[in-house]
Amino acid sequence: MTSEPAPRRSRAEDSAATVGDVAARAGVSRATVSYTFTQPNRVSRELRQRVLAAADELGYVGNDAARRLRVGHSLALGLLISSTSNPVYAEIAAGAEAEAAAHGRFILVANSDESLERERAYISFFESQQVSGILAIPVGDVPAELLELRRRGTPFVLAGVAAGPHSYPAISGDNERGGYLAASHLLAQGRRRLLFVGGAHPHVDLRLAGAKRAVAESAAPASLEVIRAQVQTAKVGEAVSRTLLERPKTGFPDGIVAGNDLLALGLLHGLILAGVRVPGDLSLVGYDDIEFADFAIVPLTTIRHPSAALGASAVRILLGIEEEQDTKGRFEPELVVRATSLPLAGNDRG
Amino acid sequence: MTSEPAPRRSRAEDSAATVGDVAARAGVSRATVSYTFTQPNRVSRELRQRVLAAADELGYVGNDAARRLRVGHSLALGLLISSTSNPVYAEIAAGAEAEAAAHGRFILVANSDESLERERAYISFFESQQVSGILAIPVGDVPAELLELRRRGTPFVLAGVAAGPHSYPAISGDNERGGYLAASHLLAQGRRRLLFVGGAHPHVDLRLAGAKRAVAESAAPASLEVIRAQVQTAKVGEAVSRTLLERPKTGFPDGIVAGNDLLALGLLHGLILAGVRVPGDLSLVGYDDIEFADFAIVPLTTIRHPSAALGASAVRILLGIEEEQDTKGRFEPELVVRATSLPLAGNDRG
DNA sequence: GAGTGGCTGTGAATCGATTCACAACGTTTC
DNA sequence: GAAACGTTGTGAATCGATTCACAGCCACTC
Repeated sequence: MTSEPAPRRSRAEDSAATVGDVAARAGVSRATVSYTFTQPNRVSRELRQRVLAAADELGYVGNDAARRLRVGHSLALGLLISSTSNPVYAEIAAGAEAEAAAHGRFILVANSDESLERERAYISFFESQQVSGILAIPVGDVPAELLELRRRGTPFVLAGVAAGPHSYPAISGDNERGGYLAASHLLAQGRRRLLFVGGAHPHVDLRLAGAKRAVAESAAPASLEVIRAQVQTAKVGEAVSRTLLERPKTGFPDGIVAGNDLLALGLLHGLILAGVRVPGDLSLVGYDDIEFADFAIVPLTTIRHPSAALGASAVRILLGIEEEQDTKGRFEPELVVRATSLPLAGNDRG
Repeated sequence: MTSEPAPRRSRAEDSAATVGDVAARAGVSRATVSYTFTQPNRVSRELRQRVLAAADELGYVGNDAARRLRVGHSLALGLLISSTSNPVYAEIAAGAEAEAAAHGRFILVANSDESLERERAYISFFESQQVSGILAIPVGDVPAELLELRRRGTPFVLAGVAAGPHSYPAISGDNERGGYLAASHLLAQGRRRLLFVGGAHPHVDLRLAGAKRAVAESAAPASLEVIRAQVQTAKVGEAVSRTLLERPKTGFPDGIVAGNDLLALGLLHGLILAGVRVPGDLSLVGYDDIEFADFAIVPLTTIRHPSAALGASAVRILLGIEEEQDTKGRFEPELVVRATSLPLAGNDRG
């Protein structure tokens, strides 16, 4: 592919119409066409209508590259996700996308698939695209590139909780409270030997902190063990269940709080297959209330939080329509009781 | 005052570096910098290294708007999805994204959420972004805007099957064969009163056609009823199960093929809750093998097809690396037998 | 030593939309 | 009726990367 002769570009019908084409058709200058779209009041009603009609006839779309080159930033927002296998992220993305669409904006989704290298590449990509803001769902630390970008004028908002002592613009539900709700629920059922299984993510740490508080405040004596999972997938959940099953009966927990529903589903599957009765022998609470929680082998008790609303809110903050502090107190977590935590029911579930 | 000496734009640290900055630092012309990135062989080794070093030091990223304005198209590919709630789409998207990333390309994801209006807006957006190609997962008909775009030089590929008599570049698994596998499996188990539940999507029609063929070829007499669902979600599946339950025993099917796993999961849930034994009273086969099929209230028998590979292949076709006909015969569907179709097992499953 | 051709570097034109600065015109006010 | 002001339209400069066309250089040939 060294030399393309390229004698095309007759501009007539084949390539997209430009301001010049519209201007010619409407019998005005290119400046007028531009003002018609960017500052309609700057143009008299008559010309405005002529321009709009001409644009419509030509199917004028406008070249965002040219626009961006001039004004310095795009209409798009970037969304940085670490994985698409977790439905929660899809839900946040859907919420963000709908909100963006309502404001004539668009979302560029980048899925880094847990790879730091790809994450960096995508931030670079967002910069080259001059997105007007970035919505990031952090895996852990906020990447340095994101801070650098912000220094250059591109803001970001985290959907979730950032690691470390710094405080970045972020919105999320109250994870500590969610963890507290989950553990309290188990304690109220009479469970005493609790286990928390979760990854090393900052928001999961908060859930753990909430669970710890519930145990500490408990009137009855209760214990809380912690098992760390590298990533919070169903596969890992099954693996954890296998290590649990190797234990003697005495060391077995009677209540589990999982860092998210995927993990919970994996745990549940592994335990049930091995003959553990849930909730007979053991109660289980997940986190997120993904759609499939209700369809699980035993429908999963979990903590619900409004992911889509959260994504929408993050977009509004990026667009400057909403202030971060206004979101405080919204997005309250809520306990959804299903079958994995019913206090001792017979085997005839179903 | 027409001439401003232009003391602005100190360019020092605050805004992104441009070719000009890199050129100045490396002591070469802007053209040389550009050639270094676009046609490395055009530049001598020494200068190339100086340029790369300078670019690195300045954190040069390149302004894709300027690039696009000149060359006429972007490095990005557009992906048009109708819904994110189905994990299959997420999987196709992930496969496409990984493949794109491997070629230094990026994917712009647009989720139309089943809205034709948003779908049109997004196609317009893709045009304004000058994507170099579009990967669409059709809801039904191929939108006219997509054809118009192709006429102007932006190709598209469908991941799935297009409606209507036209033949568009498309790649998909063999849906007819998948449907055949599903129905044959039920027939082989001795099921005779089959029911197909599915939406009015062209790929689902093929699955239905396969199921019909299996019934027609069956040695034993068997019937196949069809229930149409508007959309194939779990919620709709539950609704369908409710209408089924109103029937007298005699009209009840003993085997169901669902148009996809979401629908199957909803059906399963509704039936089980009402006391129908699966697979005791009725066998059920889904389609897609989403991750949650294995975690269902009764693990779901289903048809697996390689969604991620399909997405990747679509990207390769868009990039001109692969030919459409080369994909024929790959992506073969495969029956995955789980618990919803085991021939009469006791209730002690698990 | 003039001619040929390959390699490497550069100046300048270019892509399309935006916006500054100014002109042209109409209206208001004293 | 002149000055002052507001409104509306336009020419031209601008954003940053790419690429055409050409210049300079070197090696090689006859």
